[in-house]
Amino acid sequence: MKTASSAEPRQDLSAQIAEAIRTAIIEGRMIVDERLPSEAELSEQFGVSRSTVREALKRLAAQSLIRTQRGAFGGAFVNRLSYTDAYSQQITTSTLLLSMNAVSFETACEARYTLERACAPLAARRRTDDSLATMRAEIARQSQPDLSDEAFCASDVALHRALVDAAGNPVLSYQLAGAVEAMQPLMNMITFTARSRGEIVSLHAALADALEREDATAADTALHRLEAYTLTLGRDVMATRAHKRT
Amino acid sequence: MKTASSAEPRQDLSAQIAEAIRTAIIEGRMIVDERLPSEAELSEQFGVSRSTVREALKRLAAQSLIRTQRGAFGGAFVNRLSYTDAYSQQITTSTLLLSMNAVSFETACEARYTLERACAPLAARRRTDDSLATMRAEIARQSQPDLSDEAFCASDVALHRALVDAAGNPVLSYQLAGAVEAMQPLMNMITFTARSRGEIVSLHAALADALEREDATAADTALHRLEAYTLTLGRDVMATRAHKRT
DNA sequence: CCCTTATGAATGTCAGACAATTAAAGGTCT
DNA sequence: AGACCTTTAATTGTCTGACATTCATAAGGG
Repeated sequence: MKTASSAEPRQDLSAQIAEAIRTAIIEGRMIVDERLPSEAELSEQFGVSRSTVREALKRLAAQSLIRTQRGAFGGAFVNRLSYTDAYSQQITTSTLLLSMNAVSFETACEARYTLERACAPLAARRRTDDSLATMRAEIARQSQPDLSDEAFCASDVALHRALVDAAGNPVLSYQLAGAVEAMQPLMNMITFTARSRGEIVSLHAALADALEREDATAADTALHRLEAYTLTLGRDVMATRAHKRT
Repeated sequence: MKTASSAEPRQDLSAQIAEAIRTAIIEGRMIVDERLPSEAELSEQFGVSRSTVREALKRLAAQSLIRTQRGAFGGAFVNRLSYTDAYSQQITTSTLLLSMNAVSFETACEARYTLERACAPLAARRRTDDSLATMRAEIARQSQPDLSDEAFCASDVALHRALVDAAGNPVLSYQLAGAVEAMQPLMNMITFTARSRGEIVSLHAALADALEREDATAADTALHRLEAYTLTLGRDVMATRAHKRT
């Protein structure tokens, strides 16, 4: 048992203090917008120097748990974690996880499309004209032949996010933001030929059509096809690389 | 010139420096296990004091982007973001997001079960004896009448994580960790009667049976029923509360 | 050859100072 | 009285210098 109270002198003081405050926030002992004691007070309470307290506060700020304000009646306040903050953290973490752990293209692809297919039934039921318009606009952009590969991928990500958002569940959108966005660096490795772009765009169109008809089954099928096609494109790239390297 | 862009002097120096290093890591200009310059060198490079550099490094450490090591030939190293680290960050963020943004029980529940149903087909295909055994063990635990509500919920979470892990896709497991775990505080608000426990356990058993038979459709059905039942339980609690308050 | 000890480089912590910022209190003019 | 300016005090942001602690390697001794 490594319950905290006994002894773990392995961590830095600043990490311990950050942990203590973090726990207080998570357990609800400090509520949103509540002001923390000033750095001077905290340093007295914890019996450490102000620099150590400051390092602890920076750790919390990096996780968007607190925000600080200078000046009189300023200080550190418990931050309401917004969807926006959560999104960007989620995306950063997912991107790094994929790039640092040699996750295969197959695994990432499977995870992404599995999650997207989960959204499809909800999206088919709830899609608004607005979300459909977003998807159509991205499809139109993808049809422009002079689009760079990077821009094509970015548009692809935007379309898939529109699909996810069409499900009308913010928690779902947040959870999937990482899965969708983190794929972009992997997709960017692919050089899209005119032919493969055409194929993808037509599948995208099929997906949008399905949502417009509120046809969940057709949307599911389109996503399955898209996954299969993406997978072959990715495998081609990997094969070409492996060939070149040997 | 120190980060000469005239645009944003709004951020703290330590935040700017953290951002610069973070970008270098994300863009791959620094690779895993590479050693950063020492704090003294960094303070010279960026033209700031050592304390400011330290605060920047603590921010990065809070995101598990770097780790530090004391002693000779120690320093800060680019950290390989492990699944474990990513899990815990994901869970912390999701939990806070739910507790701070008045997400309705319905929304959270829908997101959770939608994602879990996405795993069901994969889990049915790939479930191992090991993952089945884990699920059975949790079901057995949940059948003990003297189990506290908290322990029952914890076991519930464990079972659902086993389902997710059974899909055999680590990226999927990571993405869903937040969705599943973040529900626990919400579930803990529910007081389970003997009758509702029995109902849940039998649905869990149906789910495990379906996976054992590799029957994706049956697993999907069991999850649908579980969602519906969880929803009614949650609504009862909310209704009782609303009634008491007025 | 193994064990012990020194060394130096690095992070961790502390103390004190000053700059910058900001809300609120107080004062002045109309 | 009300609008505008000034002062003030509290608080974070930054810098400097010092010392403590840790730890791989090198040096030395048996």
